[in-house]
Amino acid sequence: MTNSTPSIIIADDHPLLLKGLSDFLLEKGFNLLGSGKDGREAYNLIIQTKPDIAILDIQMPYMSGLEIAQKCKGLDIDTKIVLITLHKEKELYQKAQELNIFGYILKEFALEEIENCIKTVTEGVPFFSDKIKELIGVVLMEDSDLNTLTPSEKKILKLIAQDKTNKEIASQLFISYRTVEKHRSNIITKLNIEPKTNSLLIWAKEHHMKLL
Amino acid sequence: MTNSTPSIIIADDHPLLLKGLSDFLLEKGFNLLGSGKDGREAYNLIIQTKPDIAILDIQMPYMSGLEIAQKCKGLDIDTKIVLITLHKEKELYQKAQELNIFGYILKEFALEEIENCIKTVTEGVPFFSDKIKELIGVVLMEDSDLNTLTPSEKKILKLIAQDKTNKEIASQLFISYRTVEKHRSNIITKLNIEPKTNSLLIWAKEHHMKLL
DNA sequence: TATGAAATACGTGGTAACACGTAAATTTTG
DNA sequence: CAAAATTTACGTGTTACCACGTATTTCATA
Repeated sequence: MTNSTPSIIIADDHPLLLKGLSDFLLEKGFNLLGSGKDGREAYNLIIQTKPDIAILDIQMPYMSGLEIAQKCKGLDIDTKIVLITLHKEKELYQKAQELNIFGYILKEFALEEIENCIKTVTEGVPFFSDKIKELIGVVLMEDSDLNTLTPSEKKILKLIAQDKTNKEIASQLFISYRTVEKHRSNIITKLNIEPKTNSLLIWAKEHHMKLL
Repeated sequence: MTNSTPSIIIADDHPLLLKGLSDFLLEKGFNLLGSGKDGREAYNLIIQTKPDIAILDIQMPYMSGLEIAQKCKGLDIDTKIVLITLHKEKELYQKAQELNIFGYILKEFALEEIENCIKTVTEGVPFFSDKIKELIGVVLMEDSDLNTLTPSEKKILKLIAQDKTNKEIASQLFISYRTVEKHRSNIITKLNIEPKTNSLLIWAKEHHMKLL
């Protein structure tokens, strides 16, 4: 790896944000090779320019930042991917590590952190926003809970989050509604959900993201 | 009102977005008087500089764009307020009009629309993003439903959205839980909610924004 | 193949939510 | 003040959710 200023591409589907990030990097003298407004553009840019670093929004049309990371993992591209997002999506932290993602920044803190991040990542050291790190403890706890669920239990949990009743779930999965109830009961036990009516529905809705 | 280029202040709590917007306006030759990173700064800027136009994010620390609009309405400031937001918050359209808000733009389309918006608003004509307009029909329908609710019913709906059970609501409001049940029943009837278990909880959670 | 995990299903009992009705007290409003 | 709207409250019954237990079948895998 060279010690000169790293080559960078960026992608974000919000024009204003893209402009802000682009201007900032140019002002700071980084070697910005290009920018894209969606996942496809970002992916093509990476393929064509093979940048040292790709700073990608997570939520973009056509392809998410995570999907791009996944595709790149298969190829022989050693572009380091940094995700940048508006949301503190705790559940993404784990996935990010699986996919060789080198950084994770919140848009709210981007200006202060982006330089540090680029420097750190250039040296091959992963950089994760402190605000994200704060959540890791929680994440591991919650995710370990989620991972104790069996496939069927997860399937049912998803359907619960989609406002299905036990009977609807039962007929949809061709099983007895009593079975569904048993699964519910088991899920509640495993997840240590507070003993209130509808608490499972509430939980499912609040953690809807994770179930996708 | 002068015909020269209008004076503008902007505020957004996302540094990148703020930078993008700021750079864009400067490049386009607008008279940018200042920018703020939260509601307080934005409000002070408006008081001090009395700009023609204030472009404000809706969600900001200390004070939201809407709250600023509300405060300004009382004062003798004829700054035209344009809201800019990430979310297609249908329910805000109505409030926006009550508060003399002159524009509403989605961040996704800001670059294309921001110039038109400023021009239009400068001429004293309100500007609303087309994407928002598409939603107006739906809004009016849904809001009319919401407005048939009595104050007590709304209060209870809020508490339902906060995961309270009937008994909890009852003890919190010092009324019988039967009364709460009656209110629930009436709410369901008024809102034409589908006859499913928990449908009211689901509705309350989905329309949580409107209830604030 | 044997063991265990997972999925399936039922019994029983309790609580919460909801429908639909009645009715009195209170507040708002013309 | 009188009429209308709102809030309060209860009766009765149905359905859904949840707890806790038992028990059989299926399936992966050690």
